[in-house]
Amino acid sequence: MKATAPITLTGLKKACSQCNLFELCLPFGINDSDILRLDELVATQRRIKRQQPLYRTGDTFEAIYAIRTGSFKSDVLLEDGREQVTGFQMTGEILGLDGIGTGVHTCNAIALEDSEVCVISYTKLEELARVIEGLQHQFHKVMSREIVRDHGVMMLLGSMRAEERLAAFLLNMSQRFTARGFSPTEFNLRMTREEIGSYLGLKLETVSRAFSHFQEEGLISVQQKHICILNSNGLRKLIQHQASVR
Amino acid sequence: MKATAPITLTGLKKACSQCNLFELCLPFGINDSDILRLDELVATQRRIKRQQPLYRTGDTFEAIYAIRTGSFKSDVLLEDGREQVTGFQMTGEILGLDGIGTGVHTCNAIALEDSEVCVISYTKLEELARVIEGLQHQFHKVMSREIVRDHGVMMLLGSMRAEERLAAFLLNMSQRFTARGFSPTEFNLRMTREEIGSYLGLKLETVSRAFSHFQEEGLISVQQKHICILNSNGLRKLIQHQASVR
DNA sequence: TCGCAATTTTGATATAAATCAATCACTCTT
DNA sequence: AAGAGTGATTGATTTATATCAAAATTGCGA
Repeated sequence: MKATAPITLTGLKKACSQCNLFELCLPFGINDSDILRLDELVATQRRIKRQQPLYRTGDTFEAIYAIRTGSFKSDVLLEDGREQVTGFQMTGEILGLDGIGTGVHTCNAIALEDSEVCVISYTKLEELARVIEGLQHQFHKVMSREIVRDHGVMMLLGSMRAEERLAAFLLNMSQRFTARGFSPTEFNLRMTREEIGSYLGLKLETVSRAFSHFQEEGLISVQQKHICILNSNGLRKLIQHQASVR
Repeated sequence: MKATAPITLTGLKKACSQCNLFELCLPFGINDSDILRLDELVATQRRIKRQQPLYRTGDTFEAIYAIRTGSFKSDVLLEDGREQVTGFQMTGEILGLDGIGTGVHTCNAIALEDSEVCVISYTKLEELARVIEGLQHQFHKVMSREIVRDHGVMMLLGSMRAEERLAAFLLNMSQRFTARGFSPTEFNLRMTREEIGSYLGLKLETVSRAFSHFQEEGLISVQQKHICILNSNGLRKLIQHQASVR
């Protein structure tokens, strides 16, 4: 089954100029006159159903994608079947940067729920970036932040223990929900315990136990995917003061 | 002690056009006429003594750096003193990309031996990239490859066991030495067991034991920092077929 | 050239997280 | 509304790696 339905968005030009996500997204920092020119860049959208791939490892790279609605995970698969989730992406975030280096995607991007993305032709993006300074700079920023984010994950995986990792994960989710105008303290996770575990380098049982323990400590309340953060400072302290193990 | 001696390279213009590293570096894929214009971009060099920082977390970002001689580690420090080495960099590789996103460096870059770097003003780079398509594209490739590399490290840290991680590390070092014209099978590591451990999310004792075990198995021979790879396929198999643990 | 400090190796033990296993709670389908 | 299937929780046990400790090796600096 070809998972990708390349639904062209007919009516909607003005992709960026009317998008309320632009301050989280690629157009950020670009002035009003230039932003109109982005609308030509983002001519198409695509809808991806839950569990379906936006792209897969090995797909030729042609475009990057901005998430308009929904969310995704990115993962890398090893030959022997092991999966490493390398990130979770939310609205306004950019997917596909991994493909620029080799011209081929090096990971899978899977929708965690029914989602819509803006398709940004990479060729056109490079052209426009040469003309619109702000776009060039913002694009570089997006890539650089991705690198910095990855370093944070390495820190997590290389130097933190299980509960610290989960605390960091929850605080990060909270912060990103906040940036999107949602509650900092109450949200629904879109991914399974197993996906969280893969991302954090833990088994799903360990993730589950850590959730339960946080609840016992009064730091959060959990009901399946629904999370309430009751004591975010408590979570922060957990990260800072825990004795080094690794 | 201010560790950075900003020695301006007076005589040497022609930084890129005469550099034998260019095929590993930023100028790769740029045609001869354009490459002369890069020489103005790389007007200065800096020498960094062993153990000294090229830049530190919090330093304002102004330039990226291409390693001309020597090697570096990048690391992130947590408040409580924990260190995560996020990468080791060799000649021709680019340092400093982490700073673009925020305008401030988010990690430390420390010389593992006496080294020299080419200083590439970021402002000038952006200007030139708008004019030289090849430079723009190559720069994007460099950033993208850094992201892909980071994903590989996440895979390593999140899904592999100790000996797999070290095997992957050795194969990666071998491959990079080869690309620089050195022996694929015999090389000197520039970093300590502790630094390798930090990078791989392991304690130095575990790294040392894994080295010893590889030697017992006849996969490599080790004398302190000097490594001979005796059976690289053996190392590769170790990564592929080891039972999943995490 | 010597001596000391740093690094590495090796051994014994402790422990965090994995594994194995069973039950429980949802959600989706018919 | 019932049942199946997926996902989550919880418990018992195992295991890989950390920790603690000591000895061996190296190489730097006086």
